[in-house]
Amino acid sequence: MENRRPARIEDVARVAGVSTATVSRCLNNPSTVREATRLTVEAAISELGYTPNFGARALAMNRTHTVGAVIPTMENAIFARGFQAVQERLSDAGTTLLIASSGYDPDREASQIRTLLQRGVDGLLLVGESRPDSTYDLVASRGVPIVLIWCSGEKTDHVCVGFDNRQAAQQMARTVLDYGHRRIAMVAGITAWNDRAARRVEGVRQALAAESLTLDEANLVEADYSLEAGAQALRRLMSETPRPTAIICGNDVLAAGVLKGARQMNIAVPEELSITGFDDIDLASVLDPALTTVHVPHRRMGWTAADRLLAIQSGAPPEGNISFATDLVIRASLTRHNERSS
Amino acid sequence: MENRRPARIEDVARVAGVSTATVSRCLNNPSTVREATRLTVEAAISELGYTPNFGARALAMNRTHTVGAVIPTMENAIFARGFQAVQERLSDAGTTLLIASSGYDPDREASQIRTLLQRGVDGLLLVGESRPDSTYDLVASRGVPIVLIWCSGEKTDHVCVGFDNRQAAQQMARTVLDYGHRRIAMVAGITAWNDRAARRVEGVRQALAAESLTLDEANLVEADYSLEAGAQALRRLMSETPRPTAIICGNDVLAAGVLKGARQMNIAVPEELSITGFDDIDLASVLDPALTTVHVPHRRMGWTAADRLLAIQSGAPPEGNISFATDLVIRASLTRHNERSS
DNA sequence: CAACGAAATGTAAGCGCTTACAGTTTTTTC
DNA sequence: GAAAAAACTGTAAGCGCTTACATTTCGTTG
Repeated sequence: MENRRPARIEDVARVAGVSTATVSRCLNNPSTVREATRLTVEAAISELGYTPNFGARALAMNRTHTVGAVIPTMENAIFARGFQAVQERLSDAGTTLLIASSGYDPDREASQIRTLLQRGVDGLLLVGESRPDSTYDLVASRGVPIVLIWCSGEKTDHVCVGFDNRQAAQQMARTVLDYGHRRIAMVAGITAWNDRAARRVEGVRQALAAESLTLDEANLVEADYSLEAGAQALRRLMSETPRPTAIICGNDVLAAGVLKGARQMNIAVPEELSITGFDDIDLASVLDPALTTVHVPHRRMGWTAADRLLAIQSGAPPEGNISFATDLVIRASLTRHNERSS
Repeated sequence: MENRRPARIEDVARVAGVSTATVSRCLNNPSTVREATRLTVEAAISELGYTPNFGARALAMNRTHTVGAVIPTMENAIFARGFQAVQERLSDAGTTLLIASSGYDPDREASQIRTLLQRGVDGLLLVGESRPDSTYDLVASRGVPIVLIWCSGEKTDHVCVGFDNRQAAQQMARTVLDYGHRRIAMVAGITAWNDRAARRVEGVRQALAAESLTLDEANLVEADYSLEAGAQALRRLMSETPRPTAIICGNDVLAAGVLKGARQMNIAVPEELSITGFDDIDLASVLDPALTTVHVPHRRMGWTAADRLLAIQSGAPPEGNISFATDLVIRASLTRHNERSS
């Protein structure tokens, strides 16, 4: 376990018999250096195992080739998938992704952003559009470009890469109505400072309104992103009379929790109760009955968001938001409601 | 969107009427500065919204308060959970976690490590112990401490925080045998450069050997970490005659895939076929039938690994490996094999 | 082949921070 | 209340790299 101090650019320069400026140019602007010189320098670099010091470089260039992202939690499969894609794309472009998590707390998000900013990120990837103005000001004051992801930019003029959560939810609710359900309840994610969850509730509300149905305390429960919370929400909803015949969930994990709860309560799904999810994570297809849900192209979103951020940084003309289409995936957990049977 | 250059330490010093050294001390060593002075400086800091420049600090201190981790993929729930925990712990200690992913490819892992090293990480968290010596050399040459996670350190003398994969798998296989199964097959993860997967196979082999049973091409399939691969593996195993009565899987995702495949093939689980998993991710409890699996304390592992890394960095005496106990969780997917019924 | 413009390279001044050391002020001690 | 000790603060030298500008080298041209 050797531990001699790493080679510096000066060492490379000496070995190669050139100045440090030339070495630096070989690294950052190879075209401005004569081929023969470059080869000598490259030989010296690999001989010494030289690797530029990141801090020094960042200090001198005022650029870090790093972008930061703050996600609610890594334990959410959709973020894991989306950001895996972001990372792949950035990595190909020689940029490092710094991921922090906020636990769905706006204060914590702001503090994580502060840390990222302090580390000199060249850009920021944030989830959703709903956060205190002070957070946006913080970023703006540093002049760091932002890209928002998983949202469609209804209430902000920042660049968004995502999809229309409201419309997708509305479509789902309309489908549930088409299947004959009228006693419909919803288990939503926590909507505070979470526009994705909030828009999904709005979408369902709109669809129900067309049939003069509403969502209120009796048939709308907000729940944490966990199986247990989903199961618990179901117990609450099933204590109402008459019981709902369909439950629309804000995401697949809640839907899985509801399904689990239904099994515990001996409620037959989908015969007695239909359940729908949102996101189409792998889990959805392996449940029994398989989950009717909304398919979202998380990976493509991630790639696109990364590309957009890269483009902004390289000074490309600002393009508008980009909104992906979502697909309704009908599976066994949703079935036609037969009025007599209930 | 203002964009004036951020305040430097010199600005703070001027406003507070002290030298830059004093400002720096307020930040890094508050106890060495008089209370009154400190208050003045702090006022100046918040007035200017000063935030130290990371690159400059790293350059001067030769320390980044950053640790790097390379994980196979963020899309694996156990890594997501474990590293969420790591991050929480490090964040409390004022250290940032830099996560890169390798896609289970040792070359890519080495290259990611190189990037991390270049960014001056103070420590490295790596998954598993199996990787080329050259990779270990790379890290050693920089004198950066390593902690290995999810392994038990059988073949390396680096610090490991994890559990005994072999023993846990052996225990699982023994249980399957106890349940009366004799025609047992295994769907393992890809074992190349993956000691977790390899040890689990070894464990199962050992248990079977005690009953003079073996694992060979006919009843052992390696598969990617995906549902589809699990389903496909099942098809292959079920083409053997006689068919196995139990399938031990290297992880829960594969087990879920096998279960999905079984449904597609109209094989009744667990009546016709028992299935077991490994890891006890959330998914395991929501499947029907719920998965018999090995519970691993991923979060505690993450915390502990973070603590260990922090300790090493602060020059604490090196402690040995730490191995967590795992629990067998028996659920409905494993049932007693009744010889007559098959 | 001298003179000139272009191309390649070198020189040296920072980038913003920490910290050893020196200098100053405050407290303690007799 | 002066001297010694302790506590605090300031000065200035880097940390390793990039890059504007100066200098040298090279290929062209008349």
